[in-house]
Amino acid sequence: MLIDPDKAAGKPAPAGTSTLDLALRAVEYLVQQSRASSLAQIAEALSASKATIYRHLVTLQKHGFVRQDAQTGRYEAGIKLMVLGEALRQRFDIVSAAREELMILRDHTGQAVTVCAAIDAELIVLELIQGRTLIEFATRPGTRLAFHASAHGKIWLAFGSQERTAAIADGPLQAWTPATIITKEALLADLDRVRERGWATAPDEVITGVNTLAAPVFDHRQILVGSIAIVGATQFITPVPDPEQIREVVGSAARISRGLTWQV
Amino acid sequence: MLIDPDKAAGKPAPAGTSTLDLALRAVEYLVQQSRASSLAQIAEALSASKATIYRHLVTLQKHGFVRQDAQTGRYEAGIKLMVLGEALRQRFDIVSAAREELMILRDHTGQAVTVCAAIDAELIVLELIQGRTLIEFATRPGTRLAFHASAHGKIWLAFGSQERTAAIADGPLQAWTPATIITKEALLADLDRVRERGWATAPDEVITGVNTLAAPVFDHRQILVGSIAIVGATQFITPVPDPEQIREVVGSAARISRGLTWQV
DNA sequence: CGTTTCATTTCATATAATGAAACGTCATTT
DNA sequence: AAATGACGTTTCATTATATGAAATGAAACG
Repeated sequence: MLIDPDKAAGKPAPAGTSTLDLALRAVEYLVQQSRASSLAQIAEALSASKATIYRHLVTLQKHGFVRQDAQTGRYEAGIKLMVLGEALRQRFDIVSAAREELMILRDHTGQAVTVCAAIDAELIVLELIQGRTLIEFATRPGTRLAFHASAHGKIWLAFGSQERTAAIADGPLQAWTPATIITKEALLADLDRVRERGWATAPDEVITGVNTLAAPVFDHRQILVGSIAIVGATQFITPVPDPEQIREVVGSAARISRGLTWQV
Repeated sequence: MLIDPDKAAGKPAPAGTSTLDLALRAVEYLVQQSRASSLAQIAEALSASKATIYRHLVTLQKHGFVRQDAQTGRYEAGIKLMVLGEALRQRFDIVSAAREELMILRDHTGQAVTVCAAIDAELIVLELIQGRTLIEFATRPGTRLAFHASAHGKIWLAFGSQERTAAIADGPLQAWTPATIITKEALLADLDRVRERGWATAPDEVITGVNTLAAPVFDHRQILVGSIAIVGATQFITPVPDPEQIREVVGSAARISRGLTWQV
């Protein structure tokens, strides 16, 4: 009997399905492309045969994950992904529970307001209430943020699960700007300050000239379920923010937390 | 030899891959659920064996389309769908080309502004600039609209492909409110008015008390590529809108069209 | 401490995915 | 107008690989 080359090389057995794996890679490939791709192109990129990819695309198209241009016959990502993404976003309790309060926060501060939640190892923007400025600094729903280089992230590291904080602090910390915190010591020291104060900032740490002021939202069990923040030019949200701004953000977060206590 | 029941029934051969089909149905099932589902639940809903679904979930999870709750072991939709949805949205030229102009439109009218595009048989919201009101009527990016019962939709029926218009007009027209247009004759007559005027409204047709005023955006070939609209309470956008509002919306659409002429 | 409930793994079987090559269609070229 | 090339689509024999029943292991429950 021959020795399985995969097992011999120490690789664990696949355990999943390779057919599905290939199809999912096709979807991801199409989303990355900025224009529609030809069948041959996709097949070559994934090193699979045209026939195989073709059949997968037919099924993906049937479900709306992929669409084919009627004119050129080329393939591109389907809008089902957008629809499913929005459906998923709506499932987060905090989104509906917080909207009214966030509108008020936007009106009081004039700045854009964002809501984030961490799922496993990802920190994702769930909601954006646009500010009054013409230029938009804030990140849109569906965007992923870095834990160590965003005010939202620091809230989750300071008040979220310790395992996550330990994992992030130990891992490599990428520098987005010269101001990004990249050493474990500096990060942990900053988190201590965040815990003390109850709010976090990240001046110039993700984009130079932009600052964010974030505060935690807890549920009835005092478990962190979301973070809210105002986002704007450093000119409006200074590195040491106006006490009034801090009062507004922390106050809104506390009121949303209280709102989450009711609906269990 | 037995006769294949599918072929005997006149059904065309599958042509696609049934494995992938099952996996995609699993994703859609999980998105629909409001809570995390157990493996057995999913398997039963899709009438497949637990083992099969399990392997698919493993692969889907590897790609982030699905996530497993560490505590309960149950499965739910993964945030990859949100991330892919946002990536897809950004691909539409009109989104980046129009933002600044839309901000100005919002400031001039005080109402929420939305952008839509039709892809095949679907009309989808691409962008939302929130108005100044606390209560939000406008639809979010990723939402699908009805062609016959929305101002955006009427723009696409009036200025888009004739095939689509014919197909929609012939099909059944669902009534969302008592004011929704549900007869072919009334719809076609309304579209004539839209073509004449260059703008469309849909007072009380999708939600009672809400009105939308939409205008078309064309590219350098005079092909419809998007529609923009202001959305608000009927109190602010009356069934026969203020001439000033019409001027603003139609003017913004024209300027965005001109902007799309440059970048070819 | 037994019982239930669940996710996960095993394994033999045959279903269903696979790739090479042929086909049909359209657009461009000579 | 015929020839070429590019591309999506279909065919078909082969076997890789997805499949389901049942076993396993691990929690949660009473």
